[in-house]
Amino acid sequence: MTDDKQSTKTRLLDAAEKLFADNGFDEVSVRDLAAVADVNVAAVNYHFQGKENLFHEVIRRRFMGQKDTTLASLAEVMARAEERPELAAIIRAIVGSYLEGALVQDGGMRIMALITREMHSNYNTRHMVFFKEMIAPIFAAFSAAMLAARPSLRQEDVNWLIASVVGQIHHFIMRRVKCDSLDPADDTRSFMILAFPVLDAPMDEFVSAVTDHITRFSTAAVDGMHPEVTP
Amino acid sequence: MTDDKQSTKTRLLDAAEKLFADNGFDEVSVRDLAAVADVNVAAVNYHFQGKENLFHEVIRRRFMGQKDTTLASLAEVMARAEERPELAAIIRAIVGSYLEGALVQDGGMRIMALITREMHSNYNTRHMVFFKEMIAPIFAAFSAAMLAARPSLRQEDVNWLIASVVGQIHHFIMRRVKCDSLDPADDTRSFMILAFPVLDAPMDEFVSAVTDHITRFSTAAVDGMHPEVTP
DNA sequence: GACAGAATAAAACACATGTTTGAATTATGC
DNA sequence: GCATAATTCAAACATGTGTTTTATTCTGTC
Repeated sequence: MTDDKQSTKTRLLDAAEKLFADNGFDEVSVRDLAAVADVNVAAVNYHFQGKENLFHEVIRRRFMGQKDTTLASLAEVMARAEERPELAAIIRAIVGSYLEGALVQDGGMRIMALITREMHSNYNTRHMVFFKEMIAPIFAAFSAAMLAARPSLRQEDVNWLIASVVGQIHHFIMRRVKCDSLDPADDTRSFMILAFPVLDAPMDEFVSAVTDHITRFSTAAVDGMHPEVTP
Repeated sequence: MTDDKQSTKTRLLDAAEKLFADNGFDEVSVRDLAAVADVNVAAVNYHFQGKENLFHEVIRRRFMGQKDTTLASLAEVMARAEERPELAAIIRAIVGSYLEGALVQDGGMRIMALITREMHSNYNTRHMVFFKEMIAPIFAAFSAAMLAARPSLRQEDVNWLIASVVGQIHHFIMRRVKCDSLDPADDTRSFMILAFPVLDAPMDEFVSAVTDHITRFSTAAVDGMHPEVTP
């Protein structure tokens, strides 16, 4: 099990990452994986112990680091705060670092979309690991941060607010990925871009535009729903 | 082709609706459908012309009506408006009538989630019909309504706002369906309900709570981002 | 009651799937 | 340089898929 670069194992992981992200778990066959990675079909079961395990490795490799950077980014905001952390900064930290997973490499956004889909799909509980290892910690940190920023909020309020923020993040990721996956000549794609030109912009522009919008939208919403009482 | 009640055809449609909604298109086999509907496997291809067509019929039967009620509900708000329609009423009409699709019958929410998933999944462009026949008209009406309510908004602003609203709707639907599909003893489910007790409430309570939250959240956001200039 | 056409049924078809096998090849340690 | 382990490979395996075929039963009409 020497982890040489470009070994069969890593080639398989790379191919799996791209294929799974583009097509989803069920839609990719072991033979597809083997063909793209240029390895034998048996390699999947030899190096990982089945297709499902390979999938989990793909996720672990890319997504767990993401969790850490998100938490770190949030922690930094909290540390820099004088008395009360700023609500907009908190939301921006969460949204931004989540979306920036899309920028780390080509296809990063597809990976984020893959996770989103797998979490949303209620077909199988088999990939539920993400939820516990990944979502729960971020949720807890996000929640604590918002309570610190707005002490008058009840926990229940915070949960509603977070849900609204997360829903927006997911939606914009899905839109982008869907748009990217369509043929440039497809008129559904044209329709989407006409309504949302930023879907066709370079990924970094998209990320910053979306981050900005969600932050401003959500901050305004919180301010409107729960006006801050200045002490 | 006599459309008797309880005919093979309708039994197949009913079984398909439930199975597809619970498990998704690819996860349901023709043999599953036949078994639940208590018909022969060949019936799927005899009455519909293949599994995919059956799926489309399921959607058409349930979702196209939904589109009409949503548009009607929005039209009513616009007609009742004195000078400018009220923003909150518009948002409530859209969100409410979309979510109320969950109440029309047992499993209605699952159908909504099914549509959401199929639209989100970029694996195949094969179910794209929904987008053109269903989403586009609602989007256009929603957009026009918001412009009427806030004439100072640019079309681009409206598109962003709508995306934020739709993202929230999808997210709450997904949460509820995911929660419902989990075993009552599952601790992920417990975790979700702890943070969001309404996920465990009766469906009508859930729908009204979510409708209320999204409406207030989004209205506050729009008001905060684009303060209305009183004439 | 006989007969066409629609509906159902059991079986088979053709193919794709994840996984396993067992031999051939390559790498490793001494 | 050789024995031993690790890896690769082609082939086969077992199973599940959507669909088609062919025969049989049901149904309505004259």
